[in-house]
Amino acid sequence: MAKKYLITSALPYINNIPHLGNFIPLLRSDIHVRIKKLQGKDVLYICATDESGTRTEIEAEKKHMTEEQYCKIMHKKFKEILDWFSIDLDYFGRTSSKSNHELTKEIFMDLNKQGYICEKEVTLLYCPDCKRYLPDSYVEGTCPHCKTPGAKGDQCDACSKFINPEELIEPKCKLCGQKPTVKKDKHLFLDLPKFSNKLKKYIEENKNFHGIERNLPLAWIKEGLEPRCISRNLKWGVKIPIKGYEDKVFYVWFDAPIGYIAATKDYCDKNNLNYKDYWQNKDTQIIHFMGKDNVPFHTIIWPSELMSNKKWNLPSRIYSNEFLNYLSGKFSKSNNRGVFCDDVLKLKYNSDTWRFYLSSVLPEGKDSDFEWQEFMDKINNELIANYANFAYRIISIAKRFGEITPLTEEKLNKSEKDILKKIKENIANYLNENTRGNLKEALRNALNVSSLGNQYFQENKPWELIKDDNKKEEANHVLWFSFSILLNVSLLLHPFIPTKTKEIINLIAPGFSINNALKDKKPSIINKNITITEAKPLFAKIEEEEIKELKKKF
RNA sequence: AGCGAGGUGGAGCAGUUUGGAGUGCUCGUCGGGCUCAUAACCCGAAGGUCGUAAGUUCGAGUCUUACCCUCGCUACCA
Repeated sequence: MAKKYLITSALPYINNIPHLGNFIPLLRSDIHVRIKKLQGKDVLYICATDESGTRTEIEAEKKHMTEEQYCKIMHKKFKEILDWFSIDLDYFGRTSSKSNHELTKEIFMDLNKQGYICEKEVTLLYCPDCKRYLPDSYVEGTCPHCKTPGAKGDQCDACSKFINPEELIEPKCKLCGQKPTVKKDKHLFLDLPKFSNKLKKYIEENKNFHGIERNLPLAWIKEGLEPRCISRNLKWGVKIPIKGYEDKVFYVWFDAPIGYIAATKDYCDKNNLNYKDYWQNKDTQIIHFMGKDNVPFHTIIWPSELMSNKKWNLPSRIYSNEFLNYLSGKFSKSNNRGVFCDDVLKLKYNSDTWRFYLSSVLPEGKDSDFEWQEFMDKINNELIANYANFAYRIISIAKRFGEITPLTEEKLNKSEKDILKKIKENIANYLNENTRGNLKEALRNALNVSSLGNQYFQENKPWELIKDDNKKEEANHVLWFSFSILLNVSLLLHPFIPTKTKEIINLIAPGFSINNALKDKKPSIINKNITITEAKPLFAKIEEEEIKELKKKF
């Protein structure tokens, strides 16, 4: 059976409209999937909204809705955003789905049967007024160390010391301001120490785990894992299917990654496929994209859950990204700081523009910053000047020239053969960088090809050739080869800016199949007549004035 | 505080796995060319004691140690 790939992007939390930083794993995974499709690989691309948790109950209550109603509305908003950005998911599921509830219970029961679940008594804060158990971050009070008021239940912002919420002076419920009481309750724990050896072996033996994805879990294991609490005193979520836990649900992070399997199952059920071909067939590779904050969950807790039963495939590769910050600080909805995905939909720039800019500043090796000036520079000086201008100058001349007839590879002269050779090298590097998770470099390789195109165009001066009736044939040759270069750049850029490149490919090579185009890792040449009747710029340049406005607005 | 990641011309990044002359890329700057194209394109040049200090080595951006700075995690935010 041919190798399959199941690719996921970290499940966005239903309560937070993603900002551009949260959007990075979605963009990277989408590009990665599209590049794999160019290679003709069998890929399934899955994501879902993560809908459990205390915040969902609180947000729904604030809006006077049931959790179900609230999540449905929010899920639709997320879907609109993903569609707008051309995030080409095969399926966008929900962790509140029936399939996720069933699979979560199934995996839990397997873990429990094998003795991987233990029970412990824990001390919790309870707000009698809200009738709700309070997570640490929902409790506020005076820091016992530095006496600063307004310290949260987990850490004091002023002295940055950790706080045991019971030690807070004058603790208050963040929701109603009343004083919470201390309660003891029994909870379930995933007995992580029992997985230490298996996890260590799994990570050490998997050569695809690099950097943080390897060192962080190995460091945690070396220090000694602790059991992780997986139950919560909430109503909304996956019910715990054992006696004595009827009033509790699973911790979001227990059922969230199972959402990857559930979404796969929902997709497969609708398309006459079997989800086990993805999750239990050893020929399938599971690949997860996420932000760096998510790495402990995906390298320790999630594989442990899957080790409940030998049948599940473990993640074979993890691509984590650093953070994209806003003007050297954090994005923050509550402080109204930064650009959020729903803002982007209201601005005048199309999704390709945003995708290109974000692709060119992907935080792959270290944190990077969103900067408006840089947004303008990258779009004007790289996307437009390099690629869009190349396309526009050929199209403009071709329109004046008339019908272009294709030639065959034997007609190529030495410099043209050299260009094809260089394109081939760029394709090889592009694919290699994609596999290594360096999409910013892959983009660079794509743009190298349009630089080759601009050079070729400059040297061969088709604008002179078309004026000379004796040089019609030569003009045809140069234009045809220029278009062939343009086809190759457009293919390589397609995963990054899918909309505009598709238009160009349809214009210059109608019927050309984008999927599989790089299967042989070879450049493509155009083999049909090309007639251009209209020429217009691909993107509008961004003006200084616009940037000034945006800087004021955000 | 502990653990993890990062610090490389004016800006942004590769390069560190396996040590071999500061090597490379994009943007910006400066000089020249071109006039098909959205002041776009092409050619050339300048610009760096690789966070700091010490060490190993014939040789360190790369290995070791200490320190400084940025970010993440530290187990009930998700």
